[in-house]
Amino acid sequence: MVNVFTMDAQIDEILRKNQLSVTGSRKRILELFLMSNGALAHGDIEKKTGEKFDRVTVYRTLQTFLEKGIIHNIPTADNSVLYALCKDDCSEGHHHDNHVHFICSECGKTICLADVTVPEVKLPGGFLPHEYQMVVTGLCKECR
Amino acid sequence: MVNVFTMDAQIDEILRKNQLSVTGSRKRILELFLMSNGALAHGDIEKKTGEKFDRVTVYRTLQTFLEKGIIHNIPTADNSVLYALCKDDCSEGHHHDNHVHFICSECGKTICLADVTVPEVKLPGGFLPHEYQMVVTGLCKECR
DNA sequence: CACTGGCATGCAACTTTGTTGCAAAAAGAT
DNA sequence: ATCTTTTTGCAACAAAGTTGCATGCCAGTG
Repeated sequence: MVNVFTMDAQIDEILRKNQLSVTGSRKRILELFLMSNGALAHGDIEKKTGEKFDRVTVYRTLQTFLEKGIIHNIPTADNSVLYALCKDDCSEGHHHDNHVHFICSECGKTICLADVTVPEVKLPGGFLPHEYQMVVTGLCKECR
Repeated sequence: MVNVFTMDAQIDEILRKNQLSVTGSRKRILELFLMSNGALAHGDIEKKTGEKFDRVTVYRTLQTFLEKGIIHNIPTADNSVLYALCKDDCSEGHHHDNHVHFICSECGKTICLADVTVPEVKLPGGFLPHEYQMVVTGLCKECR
């Protein structure tokens, strides 16, 4: 499914397009997002890059990606910070990440339910909706 | 608007109904929620009770209220922790905070849309859902 | 109203999470 | 290859949240 060659090119392209120099940590973190194909908690990223990069670098890289609109953060009620890749057509500020995210409360993994689209609910008058986010917590296949 | 006598009685009733002993910190913190009639950050609570109660007590009290379903926490765009009173029908133990939250991307306010319930979506096989959260971002009445 | 068991609180120490300043290292341009 | 700018790692710090334990307060009983 994931082709290393194309992904590597893709990573370069994303960084260049956003006028960011192509560095090890940026490539690695971006790679994680592309591979996970979904939302990542900061903790996940730290764990998976833990030995290679400094904690601070991860913070700063994510911050940079946020500012450039490469990723966006997903608010959750339990206050865990989630980040997800923006789609290509997600130009600055305009994010369309309209599938449901599942967080396993056992193993902590976040899974993108790409097939489950977020239902659009009716809002009371006056509110102008821009983006719908839905996060489901529970047990995943492995942990149930 | 706020009647001290009825509020005091209300506070006692809420605590008793949830089998919690009526203590100073619990009364004070509950009072803050009733007065504010909205969401409070942990910081707000600490500031307003700061001299009277220990930091730890505030944490534990909020934790207790969460478990009992007296309050629920709500997601915010900047990932700060907000708490809000649950409606009366949010019964003990089996607490489902199943209304949609709206975050205004302009003013940053988080609003509980108490009338809008979170639709339960169908998940792929294997997932055992426990809680559904939905956050809508956009512009609120004042900012549109 | 005093007594008592159990729960809540305060304190201290600690962990975890996020931030800042600065020197060294790596990227990009020439 | 060399120079300039950006990025990284380190260290120190600040903020946020947790845990264990001794003391104090609450509710229930006689």
